Amino acid sequence: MADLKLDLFLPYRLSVVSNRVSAAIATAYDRLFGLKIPEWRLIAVIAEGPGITQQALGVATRMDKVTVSRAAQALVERGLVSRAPNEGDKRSHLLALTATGRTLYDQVAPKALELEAKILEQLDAGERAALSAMLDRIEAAATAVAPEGTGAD
Amino acid sequence: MADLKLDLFLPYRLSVVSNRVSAAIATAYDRLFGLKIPEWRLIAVIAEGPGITQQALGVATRMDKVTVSRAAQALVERGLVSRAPNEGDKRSHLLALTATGRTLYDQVAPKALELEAKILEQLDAGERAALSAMLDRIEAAATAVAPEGTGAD
DNA sequence: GGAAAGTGGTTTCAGATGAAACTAATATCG
DNA sequence: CGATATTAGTTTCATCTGAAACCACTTTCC
Repeated sequence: MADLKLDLFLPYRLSVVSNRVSAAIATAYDRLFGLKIPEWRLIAVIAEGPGITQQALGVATRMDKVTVSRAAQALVERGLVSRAPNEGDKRSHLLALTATGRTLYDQVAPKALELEAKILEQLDAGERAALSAMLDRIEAAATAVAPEGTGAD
Repeated sequence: MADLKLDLFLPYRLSVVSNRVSAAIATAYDRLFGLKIPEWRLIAVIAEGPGITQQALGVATRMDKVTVSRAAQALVERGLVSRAPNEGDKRSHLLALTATGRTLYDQVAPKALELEAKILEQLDAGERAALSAMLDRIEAAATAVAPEGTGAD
């Protein structure tokens, strides 16, 4: 009989920790701004470079196109994001933050960084760099082992 | 306007990586053994200490009691787990692996460790220890920031 | 040109998840 | 004892996700 303590099993630990972090953040965003994680992710990317298509947003956020579609609709309905016709390819639109959206972003971003800081303050600079590098390698290994798997939060 | 690159945002990175790993493992278990993650987690814990209640399983796996209930039912129906009456508290039962369940576990566990190894081989011993310690601290910080948040995979 | 294949997005459908309501059995306390 | 509060598990319901089907526009290639 093989030996396997769940508590020591990396994939399990990773999942538990990630879910805890996501839950904490999701709760905060929803309560403070009425935003779900996919929505807030779109806002973050659109803020960086306005005039972006949903397909590009999907790549940037690693979210499914269905998720992107729904989040984009919600943001447009709320008046946070606008869709401009994309001359040159009429299948898609170019998304950008409205003035309202920009205002919201200017509130959300600091809050996001603040939450992240509360977590990162547990680690010193060297650890942060090491963690980041390890996550990259782990992701690569996981992607190699099996196919895709976008994700929730 | 605040500065926030999604790619550098730790909660995002963590979520993406965790989801990739979970997806890889979930696919493998399902394909090889017809097990879902919650089911396999229960098996792993029951194998360690037979005669355990669902409530204890929930604590050990950090899964919701609903998730535990459904996974347990599936395992019992498949004949991998048995429920013995719990004298002393008739609300619960004591779960244990059946012979079939034990046999399956003896196949699954090595496979699980093998998958984990493929990921961990990216890291040396020191890094593994550091990662584990960091995950503990991150989890604690996240739990402190906000309430709960069990999780998927 | 125009048929066939491909791509951006939306809708539909099925599975997973957890909060809340509910049932059965215990524990607590007057 | 007997009423009340708790706890183990199950069921219900509302939500989230993504695979697959579908629509509209583009690109390819004859």
